[in-house]
This record gives sequence, structure tokens and C-alpha cells, in this order.
Amino acid sequence: MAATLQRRPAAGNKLDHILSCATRIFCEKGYEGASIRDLSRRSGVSLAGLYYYFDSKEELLYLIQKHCFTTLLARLEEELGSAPRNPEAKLRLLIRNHLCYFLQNPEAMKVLSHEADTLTPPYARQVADIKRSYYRICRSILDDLKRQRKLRRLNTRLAVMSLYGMMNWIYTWYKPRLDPDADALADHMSDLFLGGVLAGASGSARWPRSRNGRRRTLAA
Amino acid sequence: MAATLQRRPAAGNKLDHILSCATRIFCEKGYEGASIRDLSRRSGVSLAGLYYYFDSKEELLYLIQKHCFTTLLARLEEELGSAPRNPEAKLRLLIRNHLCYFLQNPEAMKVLSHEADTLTPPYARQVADIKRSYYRICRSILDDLKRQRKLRRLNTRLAVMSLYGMMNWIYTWYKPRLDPDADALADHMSDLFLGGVLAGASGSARWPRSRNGRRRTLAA
DNA sequence: GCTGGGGTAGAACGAACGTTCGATAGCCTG
DNA sequence: CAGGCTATCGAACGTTCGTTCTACCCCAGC
Repeated sequence: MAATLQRRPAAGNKLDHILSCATRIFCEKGYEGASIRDLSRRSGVSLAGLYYYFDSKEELLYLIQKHCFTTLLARLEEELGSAPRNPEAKLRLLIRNHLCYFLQNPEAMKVLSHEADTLTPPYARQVADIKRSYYRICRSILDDLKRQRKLRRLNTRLAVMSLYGMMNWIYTWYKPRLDPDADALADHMSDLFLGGVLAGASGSARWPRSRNGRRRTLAA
Repeated sequence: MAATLQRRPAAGNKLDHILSCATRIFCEKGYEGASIRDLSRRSGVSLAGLYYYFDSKEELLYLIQKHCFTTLLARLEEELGSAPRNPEAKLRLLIRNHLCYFLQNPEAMKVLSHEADTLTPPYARQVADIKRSYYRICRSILDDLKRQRKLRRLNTRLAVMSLYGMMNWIYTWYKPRLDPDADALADHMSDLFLGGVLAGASGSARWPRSRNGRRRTLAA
């Protein structure tokens, strides 16, 4: 952990190289499935030499996650700080920011999503703090939206989590050649999500909740 | 693989026990992080004894995934076969079926979602076949919906994947004490998704796509 | 020219891994 | 009771894991 908080001097460039190799390897084989020897081969640094730059395999994952989430959050705050007032526009901004970053860093994205609870307490806490900040922003936008549009029945926690699911699941299916680019994807998901949230506006129950008999078969 | 296609006789009960222990362990530590020794301890079967019931660790994961996806698909087909004609009701049924099964088998659900591309070719193909059937059902429901409601701008592939994301991401956040039960969750997600899909109906663009200036900053 | 520390690597550590071997029971059939 | 089959296990196999020990090279500062 010492190496984390007070990075060794003049090690900037090579550590970056190691981290980017590690990201690729974690992405391909998963954290547990990847070995330091893989990283040694891929990065061209000897097995022992690697340990000059980090203290443990887990710290590697921590450094990757911390950097990515910090960047993602910083960009979001910068974007939100400048422009829009209404929650709908803010939400569209968040979605676009999220998807642009993810599709520009697809390997890191998979490591963030797939190894979301791999880290253990000493490291996990710090990453969780950043994620909580991000969550709070998203949630408060939705709370604003709920208040402004009087969406009485909206469960904002569920809504945030549904949105997260939509966005973070991308790493399992997105094909750059086949699927639309980040901007179009952001529009699509924004329309889908906002359309769904606003459809239940003012308790008018625009789309009746079809109970469909509540077939108990399903719960058997 | 032999043991897979022609299971040893009279081994039913104990294999089930082993599989359920394995599911729990894969859920807790991930496929790579889990060891056969963990399984031996948890199940009370000796290390060597386990290999009487399966041929390899990978076959274990295969058996778990195959069983779950097969069950999920069979239930869905049964439900769809009997009742509803209109795609909206069908989709609500699919969502409810998916969430009920997932929340009744949360550990298996995590193994399905989290180890979705852990299996290698011999095993992976068979699981992929089942998943493809499931995908095709979901997709064809959405294609029907698109046709009936004239949703010109709907990208059904994206819609299916977004729905999958919403549903499958649940394993990362669902807390039984805190969150609504499966039926309520299914209603919520059905409303959200259908509301979003139908909001763009007939090209009327009910919710204008706010371009928000398309800030290029985000793509930098 | 010597010294000291940043940077590097070969070799090795002990532990854990997935898997297999050989033996040993119990049981049903002949 | 002999023989084979199911079910089970302790012990070990060979490999790989994350990590560390130790020594080396290089170059700046005295």
C-alpha cells in the first residue's frame, strides 16, 4: 500500500506501460486467471523486476480500478459543472459520458465491470468510495427528475441500478463493427431509459401493469 | 465429456449435492478462484472421490450452466406456449420468468452471469446453443412488437441487450431485505423497458432526442 | 575512484493447484 | 464363495502460482 500512496519517483512511464499490459491480461483471462508471469512476458519486464513497481497482484488491480473510476468521475463532474440545469439533460450527459469512456477503453471497462468485487478490504474501500460518489450523482439526478415530474411510483434506487445494468453489461456483447458508436448508443439508451421513467408520469399509469394472472407456476 | 453425455448410473443424488456445493463456491470465489479442494471440504467428499462424478473442473461449470439455462428456457417455453398472444404480454412474461428464476437461485444466477465466457470450445458450444435459443425468443417477441406498433427507429438487438443488462446485472446489487421481491421487480422492469420502447412509437418522437450540443469534449 | 542508491533479473521459495494412481471396502450376480 | 462392479479414499504426481533473496549494472555526487 505504501507504494500506492507515495509512488516511487521517476517510475511514471514504465508503470503506465505495466498497468496497460495488466489491464489487457486481466481483461482476457480475468484477475484470478491471469498470472504475474503472463504480465512479465507481455510487458517484457522480468518477474522480479515487476515487483519494483507494485507490491502485489492485488495492488495492480487496485491501481487500474482507481485510475479508471477517478477519470470517469472527474470527467462527469467537469461536464455537469458547466452546462445544463434540467435533470433530463443531466442524465443524458451522464449516460453519454459513461458510454464514451467505456467504449474508448473497452478492456479497462471489462476489468471494472467484471472484477467489481474482487478487491479485499484494504483496497476495496478506496474504490468503493469513488463508486459511491458516482452513484450519488446519478441518484440525485434521478431524485430531481422524480420531484420535478412528480413520478410518484418511481423507485430511484431500482432505476439507477437498471441504468447501470444497461450500461455496464455492454462489455459482454458490444461489437465495434456491428453496433452503433458511443454517441448513437448513448442516444438509444437515454431514449429507452428516459422514455421508460417518464412513461409512468403523474401516476397516470400510461402503461397498465398487466398482472398476467400472476401465475404462481413461476414461483414454484 | 463422456461422463456428461452418458451420466454414470445411480449417481443422481450425490452429483446434485456436489453441483449445489460447487455453485455456491463458484459464486463466492469465482470459477478460477475456487479450488477442487474447497469443493471437497464443503461437500464432504474426498478430493479423489469427486472425480468419480465429473471429469474436470470445467465440466463442473458446464453442468451447472447447462442445467440452469435449460431449466430457464424450458420454463419460458412452457409459459409462452399456453397463454398470451400480444408481444407486450409475452415480454412481461419473459421478464417475470427470468427474474423469478434468478432471484430463487441467486448463487447460480451469479455463476451464469459472471462466468458467461469462461467455458472453452468443447463445453462452450453447447451452452451457447441454449443461450441462442433464449435470445431468439426474446428477439422475436421484440421484432413482433416493433412490427405491430410500427416502432421504426427501434434497434431490436440493442433493445434485447439492454434488457439483458438490466436483468442480469441484478446479481451485483440485489439485497433481499432491501429490494422488492421478484414480482414487483419484474413489474418495475417491464414498465421501464416497455415504457421506453413504446415511447418512441410511430415515429412521433414523444421524447425529443436532446442532442445537448453533442459536446465533442467527451470523445476526446 | 569510490560510494550509494535506482533499476533490473536469475534463481529459488513454500504453497496451492488440477488431476491420477492404487488400494479398499461393500454389494449384487453367478 | 468367487468375481466383477460401484463407490470411495489417502497419497502422491507434476505444474504453476505469488512472492522474495541476492547479486548485478549503471550513473550521479563526493
